Amino acid sequence: MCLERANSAIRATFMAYDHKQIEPRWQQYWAEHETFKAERRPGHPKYYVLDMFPYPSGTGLHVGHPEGYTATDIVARYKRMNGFDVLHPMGWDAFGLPAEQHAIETGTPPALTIAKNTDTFRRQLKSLGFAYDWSRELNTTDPGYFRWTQWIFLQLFARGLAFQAEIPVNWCEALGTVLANEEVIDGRSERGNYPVVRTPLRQWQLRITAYADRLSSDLDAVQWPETKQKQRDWIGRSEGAEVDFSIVGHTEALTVYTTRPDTLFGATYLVIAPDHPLTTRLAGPEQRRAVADYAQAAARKSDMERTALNKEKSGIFLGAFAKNPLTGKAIPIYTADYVLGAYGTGAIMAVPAHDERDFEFAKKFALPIVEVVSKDGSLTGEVEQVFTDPGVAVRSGQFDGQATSQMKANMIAFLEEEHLGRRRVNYKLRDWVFSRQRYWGEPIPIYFPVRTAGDPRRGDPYEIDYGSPIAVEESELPLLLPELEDYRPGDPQGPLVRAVDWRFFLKDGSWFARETNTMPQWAGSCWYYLRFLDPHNPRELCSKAAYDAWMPVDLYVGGSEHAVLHLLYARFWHKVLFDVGVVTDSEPFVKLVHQGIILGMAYRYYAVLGENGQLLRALSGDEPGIASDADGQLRLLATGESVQVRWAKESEIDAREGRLVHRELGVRLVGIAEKMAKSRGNSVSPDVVVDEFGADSLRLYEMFMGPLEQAKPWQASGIQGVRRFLDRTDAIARRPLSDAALDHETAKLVHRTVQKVGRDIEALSLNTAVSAMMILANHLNAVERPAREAVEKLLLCLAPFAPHLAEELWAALGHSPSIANEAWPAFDPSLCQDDVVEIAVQVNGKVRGRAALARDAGESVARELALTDPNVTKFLKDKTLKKLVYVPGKVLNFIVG
RNA sequence: GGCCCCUUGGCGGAAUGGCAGACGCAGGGGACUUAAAAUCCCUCUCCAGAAAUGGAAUCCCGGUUCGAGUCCGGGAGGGGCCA
Repeated sequence: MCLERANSAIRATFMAYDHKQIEPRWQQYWAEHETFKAERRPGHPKYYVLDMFPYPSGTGLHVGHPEGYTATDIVARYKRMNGFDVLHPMGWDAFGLPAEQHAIETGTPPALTIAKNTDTFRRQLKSLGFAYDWSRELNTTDPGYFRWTQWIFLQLFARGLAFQAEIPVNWCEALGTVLANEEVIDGRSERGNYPVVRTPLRQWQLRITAYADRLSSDLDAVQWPETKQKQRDWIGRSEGAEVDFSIVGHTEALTVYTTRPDTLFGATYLVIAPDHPLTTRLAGPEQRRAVADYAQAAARKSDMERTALNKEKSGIFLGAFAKNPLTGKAIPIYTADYVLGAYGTGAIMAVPAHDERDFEFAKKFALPIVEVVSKDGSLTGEVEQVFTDPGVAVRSGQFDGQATSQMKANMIAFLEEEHLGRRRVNYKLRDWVFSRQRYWGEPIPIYFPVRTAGDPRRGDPYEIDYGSPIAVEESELPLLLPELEDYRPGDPQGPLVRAVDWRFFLKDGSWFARETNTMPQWAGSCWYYLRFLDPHNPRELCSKAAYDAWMPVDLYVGGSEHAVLHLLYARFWHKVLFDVGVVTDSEPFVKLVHQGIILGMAYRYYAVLGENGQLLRALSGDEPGIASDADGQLRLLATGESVQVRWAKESEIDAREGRLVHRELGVRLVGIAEKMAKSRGNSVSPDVVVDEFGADSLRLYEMFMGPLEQAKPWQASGIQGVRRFLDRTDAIARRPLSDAALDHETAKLVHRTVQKVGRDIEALSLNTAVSAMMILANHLNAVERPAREAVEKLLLCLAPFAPHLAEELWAALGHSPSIANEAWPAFDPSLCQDDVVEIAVQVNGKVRGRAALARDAGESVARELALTDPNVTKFLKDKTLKKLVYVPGKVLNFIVG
């Protein structure tokens, strides 16, 4: 094990208990006794608490992983103690690019890389003492698992929800591979900086749009944070109308989609997408050439480049005209790339007075701008500004004077009556491009007829009929990946084309070719929560009994980077499986929480560099007058010297008089929280923390740092504090204890702590739960012989947070293990409320004194007591009482004038 | 550009519309110790004051309210998602 101590500002300190001895011992105990095996017992409620399973990367766990995992672990252990049967599983999302990239570079088969990485991840997770049922561990790359991923694909295919289409992709000739959008920067590959072209390629797509409505409306039923809104925005449901425009000199009509049918009177031109099937046909003879060129250029751009609002609008007049069905006027038809072929009908009516993009376009091409909606019904002559808000219809014939929302409905009714258009709901959501031209993914269980005179495996000529896809028989699943000698890309159909013996096969005397595209990484994670229910079932993806026993997922915790795609795809598959009859809930995840990312602290100062780059002197991290010049070089403005940003290691930091100072250079440091990165020297490995402070300390610190959902900076010094708390708890439990009844003060504190910790766990306010336990420990520590009952209740509260130490001390107090099986302690609500409370006495809203009185004391009692306080009467002197506000148990406020 | 979120001591953070700063870190002082570590005690928003106490203070401006960190409106800065 490599135990770097780069971050050891953490000075080796005395610790009361030996975590290296007790933690592995209890982990072994739990494993041997199958303490956390998930089993359903009749008459017990169930709780399914799920973590987003990780991709087992080569770099191992970072401190961000255990944050969410610890939170769910605490909930799992707490629910168990409250009598729930808990399902808390873990597995590996192990298909994906990094292992394939590693294979390309080194020739190591991805399966070997993944096996090694999962061993590391498993060891690390076990070292943190998580209460997973390891017997349910799964791996998306196991044939026993992806067999069912493929089975689900066949269900999609059978229902017409999986289909092929030619879609433009980012093809990089030099790399010989298709790239994802984020791998392309300004038309060149991120890796290597090679040119990338958009080229159409046969792809599998999943018809997620068929579920758009349900995906949108079923969000009402789930307890999710803002993620709900993000998904709604992504689905982008809009209500509007299709309007048919007749084209001058053509028999066919051009149908546009608009969300503002009320502005139809103001439509002064049409815009059709360059990739619309009618575009080239409508183009006049003189324009045809330019239009074709324009369409080709547009095809090379991504949707984002095309529609970005701040870019200069481009477009070409087709030489054709349509008729505005209301005004009867001939209006020009343009093609422009800001209209997308895939959205709506691929054509829009442009209303420049009331749409920003149309406005910009109209200005550029000097097209008429006609105001048809105004704020108050008054007319504006020259339209100088777009008006996109709802208003009142003007210049709209019989509709004049109608409010926008009313007019929309009336206009749609009118269009339908006159057969000029119809009501239409539209979605931004696109169908899901589901194939990848990669090796390390689930093979798509489809094959195609091959026409050949010889044997395509020997290189004889052949032709594949991609138009006739055939599903692999269920009985032939799983369809395994072949082993390759060379994982390098090169063919647009993916590296699997090289596995000719795998790809081509004879059946009933005819040749067939397997699909060489594979599934994207999302596939395996779309349904893993179902396989956890019944991970070893060879006959079904999960049994009905297992489903009914555990589903739905009660709590799902993971990063917000998956707020849209993973969660939307998983919900889509779940709904398909609902229709297939495999699942019986419309939504899989009842409650969702995103943990915030953990930031690394970096401490900035500046270095003034000499000509040869040597350090002349250091400046403090908040030095004024530093700015970057035209070349991006930082300079000290006063002298013009070049300056470099430097980051201090934690070991170089000294705190003097509350200021952070560089130990050797003496300059002030400015702490900045940023995403962890090697170059900043601010990343932290959990292994180092576990080694030095123990898993319990790491778990506790991650929870204590702050609210679960918030981004938080990692500060190594903070671990010291939680470790001290654990040491103190250890010391208390090992002192001679008293068996006497609790004194009143201690009883109150114990019961309140139990109440608060339980409540806080339910609300996932784990930081305040830890502080409540600290308060109790501090109280017990101040007593010479703490009461056994109090100490035991503290340990029971602590058990979900710091399970190893809690087990150890529970055993030391003479109990038999495991504390994980003990019941959560009860509390007496009457002890959780004070009979006598101290309220604030205010004069005109300012606190001038305090008064101790019964919680339910009447106003007159409170008033009388308050008036015995000289500091209160001082402020009442010579004033007349105008009003008295009394909130029992809280405040008494004299309003005087 | 749109939508959403955030902004509280030197730092992480706490506060059902009711005594702002719980708990912890760091700092300062002390006890113990030959010394140090560890531990324990005290202190710790700013200003005035010996103290009692007073004044100011939860990014800024305004509003609602007896009372606003909390609710509403506007603005600034930071972050996320989408374009």
